[in-house]
Amino acid sequence: MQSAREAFVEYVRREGLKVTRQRLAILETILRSERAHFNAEDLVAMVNAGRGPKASRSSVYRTLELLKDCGLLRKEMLHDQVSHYEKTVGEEHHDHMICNACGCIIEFSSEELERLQDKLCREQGFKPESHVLHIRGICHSCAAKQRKPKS
Amino acid sequence: MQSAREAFVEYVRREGLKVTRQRLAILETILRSERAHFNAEDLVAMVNAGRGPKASRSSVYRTLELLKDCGLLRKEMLHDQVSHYEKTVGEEHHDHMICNACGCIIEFSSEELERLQDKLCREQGFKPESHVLHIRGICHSCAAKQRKPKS
DNA sequence: GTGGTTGCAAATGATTTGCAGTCCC
DNA sequence: GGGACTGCAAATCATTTGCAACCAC
Repeated sequence: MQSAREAFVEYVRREGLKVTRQRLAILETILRSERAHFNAEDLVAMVNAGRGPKASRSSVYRTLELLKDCGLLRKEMLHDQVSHYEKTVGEEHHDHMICNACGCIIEFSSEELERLQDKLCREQGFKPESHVLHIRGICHSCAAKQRKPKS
Repeated sequence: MQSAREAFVEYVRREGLKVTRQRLAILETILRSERAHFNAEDLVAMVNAGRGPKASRSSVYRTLELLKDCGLLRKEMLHDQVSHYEKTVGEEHHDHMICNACGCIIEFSSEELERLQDKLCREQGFKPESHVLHIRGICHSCAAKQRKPKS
């Protein structure tokens, strides 16, 4: 089991690309952060807030693409126009419930759900590679808030 | 059971808005088309290809928003930067398998899947309002094509 | 009549790209 | 040393918006 950093370095070399300060700074920022979801703008801010080497917006975008290609990040479109990225390192697959009121994201996963999806794909002769399930609605605490004001 | 057109007219009036030529032309274009999925650009082209009243790009965007709000369309983000719209008229809910090779979209639905999702939401105290499931992979015919060339 | 609508053109916001100067291997 | 990379600024693309002329009610 190699570290995410090793995996990245190996991937970059294999592609005939180079391991640069900026690329490492961006990767380390992501790994060090406890955030599982972020967008490009967030990442630019995170990288440049740290004390390590900085990186420009362009490099962040270019590196996000690399990280996605080597499987360390997953790119997702939530419902706005901005791309969101999710760390895949050290976490097994999960899906999302997204609160329409507060925007919070609840992660969940279910073996049963995965099995059912595989079955449905087989029925269609479809070979699944990845999937995204977003359930939108109202989270527990927002539902509670909505009920209270009716005093 | 009222027609989609009636539903739209009623919705527009209820909101204190107006039923204009352009709005109707856009709606009719969507209803008349056999396409279940399209994006704004497609729709602009479709409207202006017909012989009815034309509509500008801005009006199309504005009307798409209305149609989504009144429930005749669903807005979805596939994996690019463009919003996709899907007719909900006369079709029950379904999910999508999207082929990474040819881009085709297979619609499917499953009672079992819906039930399972409801169960998972209950477990999280989450009140679901809508969901999107996109399974990406390789469709049957692309898988067949990939196998052949190894003669 | 008048307030919502339209179409245009300009603005916006996220992302991409061209290019000159830099840095890895 | 040379090709890949960086940062910047300019370009692109989808979408939104300001506004004057226009139309539905």
